[in-house]
Amino acid sequence: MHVKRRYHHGSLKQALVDAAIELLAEGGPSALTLTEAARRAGVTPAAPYRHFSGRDALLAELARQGFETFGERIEAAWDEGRPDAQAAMRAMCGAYLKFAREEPGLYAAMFGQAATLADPGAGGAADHALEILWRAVVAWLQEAGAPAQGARHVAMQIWALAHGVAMLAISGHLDPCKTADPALVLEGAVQGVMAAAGKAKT
Amino acid sequence: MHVKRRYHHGSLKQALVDAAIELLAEGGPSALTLTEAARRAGVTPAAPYRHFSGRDALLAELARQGFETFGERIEAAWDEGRPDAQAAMRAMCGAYLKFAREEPGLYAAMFGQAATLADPGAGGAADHALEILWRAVVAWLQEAGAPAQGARHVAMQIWALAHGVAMLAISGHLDPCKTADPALVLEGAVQGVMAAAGKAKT
DNA sequence: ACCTGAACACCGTTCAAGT
DNA sequence: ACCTGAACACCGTTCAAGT
Repeated sequence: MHVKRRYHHGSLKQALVDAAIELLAEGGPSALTLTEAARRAGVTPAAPYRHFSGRDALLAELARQGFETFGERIEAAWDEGRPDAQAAMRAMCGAYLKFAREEPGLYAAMFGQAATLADPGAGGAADHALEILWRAVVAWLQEAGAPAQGARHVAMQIWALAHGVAMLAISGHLDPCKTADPALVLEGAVQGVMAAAGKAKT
Repeated sequence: MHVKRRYHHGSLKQALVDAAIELLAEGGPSALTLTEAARRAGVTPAAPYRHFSGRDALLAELARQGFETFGERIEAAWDEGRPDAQAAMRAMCGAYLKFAREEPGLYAAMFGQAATLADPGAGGAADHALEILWRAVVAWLQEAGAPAQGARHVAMQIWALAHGVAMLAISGHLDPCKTADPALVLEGAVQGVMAAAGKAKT
């Protein structure tokens, strides 16, 4: 099933990234080992250093690709709910939590410490995801007849809300409240924030 | 300056915890090493295993003590703002972000993966912190003349909000919006959520 | 240009042995 | 009961050497 092994792998860089995503999904951030990723790619532990300056660089590339697919999912959910801004926002929230739940390791890598700050590519991908959220907020506010001024601030609030719910759900802190479905917690709060934003400007 | 070294340290467990908190503050979660903590406590790398079953157990104890002081800070802020529920809530939010900003490593350990789920003590301390927040929400709703039903749900929303803002601030994702002061983002959103909660029940 | 082989420092963990 | 000493497996990283 495996392709003919040449001395030169040919696409080692992406093979390492794919293996790393697997490891992240299987055992969380601590399971992400450069050595194990190399082993799964069929090379020695020293080989990755031709493509990444170290473990942190692999993590940054992981975060970049994570933000990329994350942005695509969010954007797809937004398009799906249009032109009803409220329905689109609800779909986005659902897609957000779905991504975090299905890829907790990747999500943690994306937001883990300064991994994204170091890599400009990852930072750009993250900014792009935020842009999508920002446009959604603007559309909602316009639909509600409220001026879009301060929409970025509101977008930040909603992002923090989604991030907080996602992280608490991943770490299991949301479970004690058995009645607390993450999606409901998020949607309810988003409604509140948006209502307040609309009224404050009217 | 160091006490007379006996063969039996006497209070090694707490010494390890203190050293671990230092390491967390200095270099983040990845810098927390059982071996280095032992070194700072003046014992060999094997000594900690008489007090902790492993690195994860030390992390759980760290989370427990972190939640304990965290709960105290939150409660103190609440008492400070009383009897004005809104002012008390604002003080709590400020104390929340202050703790996360001053002890980012400890905060990360408290909410990192399943560290708290494993240890019942840490889970209890976390629940206690949530209780304080819950009582604050109830008081605010009562003051606003709204029934306190669903207050736990609202408390969860506010916790998620505070957690999200704190995490985004720590990881540097809040910086791109230069105008976004974490405290302002949090306060504004809390206002919105509380206003919506008050009106939904009236 | 890309990868192997061997090496070093370091960490988590175990266990027999010391006090 | 508590700690040391020695040991093992494992990982990150480097570098000279191979293709």
